[in-house]
Amino acid sequence: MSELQNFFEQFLEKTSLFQKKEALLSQYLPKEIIYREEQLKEVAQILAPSLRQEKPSNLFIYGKTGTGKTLSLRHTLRTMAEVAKKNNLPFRCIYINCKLKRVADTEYRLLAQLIKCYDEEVPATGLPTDEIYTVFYRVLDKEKHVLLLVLDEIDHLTKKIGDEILYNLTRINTELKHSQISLVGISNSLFFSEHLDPRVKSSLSEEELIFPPYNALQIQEILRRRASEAFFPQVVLPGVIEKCAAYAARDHGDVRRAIDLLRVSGELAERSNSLHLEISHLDEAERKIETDKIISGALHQPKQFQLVLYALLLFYMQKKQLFTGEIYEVYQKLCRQVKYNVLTQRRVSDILAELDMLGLIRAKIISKGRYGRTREISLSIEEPVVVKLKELLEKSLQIT
DNA sequence: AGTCCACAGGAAGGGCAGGCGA
DNA sequence: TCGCCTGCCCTTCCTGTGGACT
Repeated sequence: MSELQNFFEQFLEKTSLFQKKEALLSQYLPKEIIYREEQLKEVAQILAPSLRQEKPSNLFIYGKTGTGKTLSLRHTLRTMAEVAKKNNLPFRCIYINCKLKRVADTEYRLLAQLIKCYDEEVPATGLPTDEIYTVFYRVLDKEKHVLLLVLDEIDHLTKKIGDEILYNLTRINTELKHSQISLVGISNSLFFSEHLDPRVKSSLSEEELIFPPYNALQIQEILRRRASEAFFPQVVLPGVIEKCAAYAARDHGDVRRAIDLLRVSGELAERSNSLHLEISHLDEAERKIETDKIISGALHQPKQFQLVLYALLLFYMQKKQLFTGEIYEVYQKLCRQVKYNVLTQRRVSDILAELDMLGLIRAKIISKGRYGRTREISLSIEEPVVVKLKELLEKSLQIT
């Protein structure tokens, strides 16, 4: 038997710690949603008219990541769809996550995606935008109904392409003869609507709802329920749930992360042939998640981003606080050395801003008085990860 | 009080790839 | 095939600016 065969045979013989791993995946929709009763009720009240073919108010939902916004909304929509089906009512809702790259991150793509939900094909690129709108109107108006359009992570959308699309979408009802459309925006940022065009702001936030973070006890209970679904009984040792909740509470009550953490811990425990999920697995998972996030985040960037980041890492070995100009110089040398195009400082400045957004670096705009205004940049990566990342970037950029 | 640095970041537009209909 | 449209990446040109220095 080959070594690999052996491995798989052994793998099959091992007992799994998980009885239902899906319960720890982010797209899992539990039967019951706890600690959000009030919000669920409000959402239901606001959206209910759509079942009677009346247009509900546009709704805006705020709340930090992992506070149950998406879950609550998906739960509500699912229930509404069930009721609609039972009573044979025309009910449409489209859920779009604006953060998904190459799906809904431009005006064109978003509309194309919407049209696709109505089973019509539209080229991925090539048509003028106003034509896309015309197609969208036509498709919407084909049969009388109310569309609930949920735009999750809407702040990403407007950050990237501005609020014109939202303006158009809120005004769309005057263009339609039969159908109507209601928007539900979900944002992680509480200050999102402040940057919006006032007209958009007022029509989008006809109703507003805030999802507060869960507290540590609530997180514990949520985790306990998920864990009892996901793992076999007695697998999770006492103290693990509590510590996991504590990690999450420290990160502003983000339950999604806590659930991820639990899943990764379980995987690590299983891999190390342990019969239980111990606190040590949790700590290991915490480190692993952080490292993986940073490294895959960096390696999925275009080469030029990697070059800038690598230049930063090089410099960082000697100095902890860097300025744009300094990094640009190192970057130029690096480009010439490995024979890449040298981008302008203007572009590199944008790249640095984007790396900041990705959380790989921290950039603060400061003034050095006589010596100008610049970004003060530091890495937000831990030392051991820096070394690993540097190696991987060298491989990716073929730096010797 | 005024100057002036070293950038930030807005605006416009070029060039490219992917895709359309004619 | 061509002309035209899009998004994307990038350049060029530009205006704006906080605060140390004079």
